[in-house]
Amino acid sequence: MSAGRILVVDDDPQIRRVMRVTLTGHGFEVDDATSGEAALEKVRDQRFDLVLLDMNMPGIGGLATCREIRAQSEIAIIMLTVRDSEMDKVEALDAGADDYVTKPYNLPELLARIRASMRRTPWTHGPSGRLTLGAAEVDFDTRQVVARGGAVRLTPKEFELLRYFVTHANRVIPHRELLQAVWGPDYGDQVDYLRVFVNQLRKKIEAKPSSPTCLLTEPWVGYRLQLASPQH
Amino acid sequence: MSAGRILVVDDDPQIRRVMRVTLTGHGFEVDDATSGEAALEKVRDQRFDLVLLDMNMPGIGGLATCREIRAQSEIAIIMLTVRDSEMDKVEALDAGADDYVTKPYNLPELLARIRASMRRTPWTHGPSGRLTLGAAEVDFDTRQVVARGGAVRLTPKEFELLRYFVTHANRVIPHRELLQAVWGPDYGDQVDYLRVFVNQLRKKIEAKPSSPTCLLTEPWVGYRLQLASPQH
DNA sequence: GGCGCCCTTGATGAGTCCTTAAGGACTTCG
DNA sequence: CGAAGTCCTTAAGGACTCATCAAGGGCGCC
Repeated sequence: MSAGRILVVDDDPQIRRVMRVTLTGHGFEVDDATSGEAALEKVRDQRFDLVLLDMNMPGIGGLATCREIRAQSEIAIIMLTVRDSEMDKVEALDAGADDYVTKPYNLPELLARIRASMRRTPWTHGPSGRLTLGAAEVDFDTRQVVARGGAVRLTPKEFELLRYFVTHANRVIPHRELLQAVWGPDYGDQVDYLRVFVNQLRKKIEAKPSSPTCLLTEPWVGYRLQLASPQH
Repeated sequence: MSAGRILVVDDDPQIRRVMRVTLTGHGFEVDDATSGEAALEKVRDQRFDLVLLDMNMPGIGGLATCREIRAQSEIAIIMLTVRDSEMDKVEALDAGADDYVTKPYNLPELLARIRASMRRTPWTHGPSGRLTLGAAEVDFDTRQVVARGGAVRLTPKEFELLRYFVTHANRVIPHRELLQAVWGPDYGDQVDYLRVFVNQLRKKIEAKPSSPTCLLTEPWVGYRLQLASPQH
């Protein structure tokens, strides 16, 4: 049980190495990427709790990477930079970053900011990639689901739908947004698809599918994934 | 429609005044408190999107106030301080603060950090679109309403009617105008529709639907939405 | 080709919302 | 005082949405 999965994005191998050693030493699982493009791919394929993103990189820069990640996911993002310009900070924060730390960073402060940012992304607490929702235990790394004692299989569409719910947890997601995210931009009006698949998901992850406590209907608007927030 | 409600907590009246003017000028609704105790009470009684909390205050200090607020609520908290000690930062963040800004602060950066923190508040997504009216809290993005402790659902027509009221607040809106705006140009004479729906809206958002304080009747003319303009 | 799995589509019933109507309280005016 | 109009409230029927089931159709695999 790690303190969380962190993706370190920096083109400097020295920094990647130091970060990996330091963060691993404090209980985090660490993966890294050497460019914005590689980071986008990793964020899309795997599950992380937080991204440490260098601002100044060749190729697609830190800012553009930040915007692109934020367009796909609500994961926590902390930007790192050598520069201490006010303009940079504002741009980074408005690009979707949750926090901004200037190098050379003070380690206790960086760790505290990592903890603070991870508090705000409740769906990723706990062991890596795993998440309990409803009566089910979902592993987003291996795509396996365990519920009611047995293993349950999710079809590709069911899994993509559930992934979108999880990455936008606790928020009302309109029908159209769900359809376009999972089926494609041309499927915005096929509300029937949603009904069928939400129904099947409920049968697989809810304790009582007929009175769901996790995958909730928001009448006339869409659906919402209710996550039991840890602590509090 | 404001960019969000902010509570400024500082014992220095000069700072409170500057903050109020500055933040109000950037579209926020601002209330203030002169001590940690007063802040706790306001947070308990009212609803805010964010707390700007001074670290160094007489009585119950900023840190303890932060912990206490966090124990009760998931509201965004940004701590302000004159000191730039690393220990302070770590303590503040671990006490539940979402961010930490040292005075003298840079205004664009502070505003950017406020925006970033507000993005993470659990109830809504983004600072726009929320509004308190009467006994209710309306979110025009997710179409959700919270009133009298519980979530209330608005039907499509109820929601469109309320939206028109809000976008033309504090003005007497004639029956005909409301009908044509919500139902269409052919419905200018169906005053009965209005009566039924205004009645239902009152039952959902007014503290005492039988003696409305927010959605007011203007006899012989139409209706008017009274917006509680905060202090002045 | 045959088989299995998954996606799409249609049908049905339950539940919710819009429209309409009607009764009662209140105000205005003859 | 009585009549007429406005306003509030409640209730009932038709229209729409949602949940559920089940039957084709597409696709890959043996």
